[in-house]
Amino acid sequence: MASSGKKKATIYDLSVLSGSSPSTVSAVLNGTWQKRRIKESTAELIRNLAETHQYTANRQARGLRSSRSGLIGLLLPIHDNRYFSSMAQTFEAHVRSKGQCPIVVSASRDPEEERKTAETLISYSIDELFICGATDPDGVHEVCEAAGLKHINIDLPGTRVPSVISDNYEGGRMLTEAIIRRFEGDRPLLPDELYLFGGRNDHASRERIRGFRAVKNELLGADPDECIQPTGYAPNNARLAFEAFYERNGRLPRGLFVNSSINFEGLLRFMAGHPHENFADLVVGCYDYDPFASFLPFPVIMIRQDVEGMITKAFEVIEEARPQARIHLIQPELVQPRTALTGPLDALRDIE
Amino acid sequence: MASSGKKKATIYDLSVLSGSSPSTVSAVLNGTWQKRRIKESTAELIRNLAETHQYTANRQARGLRSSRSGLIGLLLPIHDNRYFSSMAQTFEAHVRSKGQCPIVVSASRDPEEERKTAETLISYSIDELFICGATDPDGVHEVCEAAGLKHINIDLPGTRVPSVISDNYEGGRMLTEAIIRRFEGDRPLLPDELYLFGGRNDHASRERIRGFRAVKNELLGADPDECIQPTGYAPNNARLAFEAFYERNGRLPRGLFVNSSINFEGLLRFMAGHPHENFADLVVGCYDYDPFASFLPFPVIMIRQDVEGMITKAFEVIEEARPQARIHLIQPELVQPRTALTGPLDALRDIE
DNA sequence: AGTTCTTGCACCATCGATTGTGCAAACAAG
DNA sequence: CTTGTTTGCACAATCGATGGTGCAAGAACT
Repeated sequence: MASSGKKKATIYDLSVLSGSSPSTVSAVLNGTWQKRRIKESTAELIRNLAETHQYTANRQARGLRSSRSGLIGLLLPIHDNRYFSSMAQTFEAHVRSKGQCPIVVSASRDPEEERKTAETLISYSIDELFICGATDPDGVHEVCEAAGLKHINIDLPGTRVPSVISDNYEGGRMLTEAIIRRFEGDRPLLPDELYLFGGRNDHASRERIRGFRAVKNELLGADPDECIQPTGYAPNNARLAFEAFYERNGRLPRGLFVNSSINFEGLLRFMAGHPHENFADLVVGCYDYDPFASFLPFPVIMIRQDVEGMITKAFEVIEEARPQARIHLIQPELVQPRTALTGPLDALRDIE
Repeated sequence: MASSGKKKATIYDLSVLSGSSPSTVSAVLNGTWQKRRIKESTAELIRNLAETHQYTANRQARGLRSSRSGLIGLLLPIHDNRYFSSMAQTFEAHVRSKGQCPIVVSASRDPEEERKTAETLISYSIDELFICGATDPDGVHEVCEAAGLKHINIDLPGTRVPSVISDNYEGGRMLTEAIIRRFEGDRPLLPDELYLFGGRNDHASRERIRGFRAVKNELLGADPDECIQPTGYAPNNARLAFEAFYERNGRLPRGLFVNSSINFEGLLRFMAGHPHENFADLVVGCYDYDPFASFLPFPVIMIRQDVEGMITKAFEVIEEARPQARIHLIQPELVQPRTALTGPLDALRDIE
């Protein structure tokens, strides 16, 4: 408790202590000293002083001067979800490995909030912005463009800058087919026994629905419109949709394509409200992977999106000199029921 | 991406455009203009100019001058977990409502990384730091103290500043008791049939273990040492521990107290490796809540920590003039199997 | 010895906003 | 008409780091 009011040391403090000028101190400590022909012994002296006085550069000052901050932003819809939080986890690791500082912020899928959040990040002079799952990527683009900020879309595409997204059509196909196959041999699934719940009118949902319908047509020979129920993403809206279906039909569809793990939570809520149903004949396909969901009492087939692949690709593309505003598709992976996959956490060592 | 060359407007630009001095522009735009007796019409003019030129203040410059940044940091162990990501979600909402900018960073439970991350955040002149689940809170404290930065511990306590944590002893007791009661009427549980897996030598684990042992003694009359298996937090280490137990005993214990949802993932991995076991007689208590885990095929009793309560309390305490370095306990909640609770996401409106 | 390099650093403007201080002009009071 | 008082704003220093430029002292060379 020695140094309560102690201010952080600056290059000026070290300048006085070392007898050199502030610019010399600065050069030594930011690595440009050789270019400035500072003597090794001078550098050594200053480095030692910096060490003993626990000097760290004030990044606001540095950022102000150089108009770069060392911050790289990730704009998420929400944190509280395995898909997006693993996005955050993976993003962090990449940014750290570049020696920069990640800053992860969520904007609740609200276009207005997305733009305002981007504005805020820009006012901190972030160096790059990764726009993940934005409801209005092009709106955010405008803001970034006006500030001359490099940016890229992930998960949901925009039209003005490159986008790295899951191949949702292919994923939708894989998942739909896996659900249907699950009933083979058994009493085969009929077209009106396979429903899709959740999602809204965004690119990802549209593509998944397209895949869903295509496969239904190919394998079941029909694809009734009423089997598509885009309830939005809120768990409770999904719950209400299940509730309504149950009310009308006295049961759930045998095959369920659930658009996201968030919507899946709506299914859980529905189930909690019907404790005596055992949902024996149910097969769920969920477009998102969650290890616990994979072990539920009914077969749950899941799609794991390749978060690592998307982030890696996004970093590649954003570094390009003049990136095209095209869409890069990353293949997702089908996960059979009762599968426990490893994730970004497994890269961490566990300290005992 | 696009650096269209357009620079952001500064107070100097607006100063020229409005014919006022930069300081006047600054005062108008940061709200101190009345104190400076700026004419309403002047203010109006400048406000309009700011609007049409999309002015936003450069926060690095402001922060440099005022040595405050408007950033409030949250240091997490990891993102990729429902407990911590809901911490991030809740934290964000609180910070936003104070008109500041949240910055959430993870440090992988590594004491060295925790300190370095804190250093980095400090170099951006963050205004406050919430240290959540840190392996070495007092180490981070040193760093903050040296920089004169307000900070507080959450989830895992330190000794130098206030800490807001779950009542892990009580939670451990509740969970243990609930597991034991689950077997009542049935063939009652024996002391060596109830094991605790996961966690390590941190305050939370110790308290939970203390509660676990106390209740076992009270209700089962004994509390053998070998029933405590602190495997650390890594899922794979937990898996290995389950594997080893299974190897020795040909089955799992009937009652399992799993220290965290991360450790629970280790149990899933074990189960994935033993597809023919049905684990009929198993009751799991997990110290963490996850909606999907709650609906697994065997009874899963969970503890939900009161994240909202902890964050709220932490904000209260950190605002205090001279906060005592004491521990504030927040009561967690027992969640019966097959329960779908709402979370921070439900506060968001869903846009269609 | 005089000239030209090279070495090693100091000086100073600059990034954009904040804030204490000063000072004219307008106005009021005597 | 003189002396205060208030109004409305401009000036300039400052936060800490960066990087272009300049310049003295020593080395090298003729």
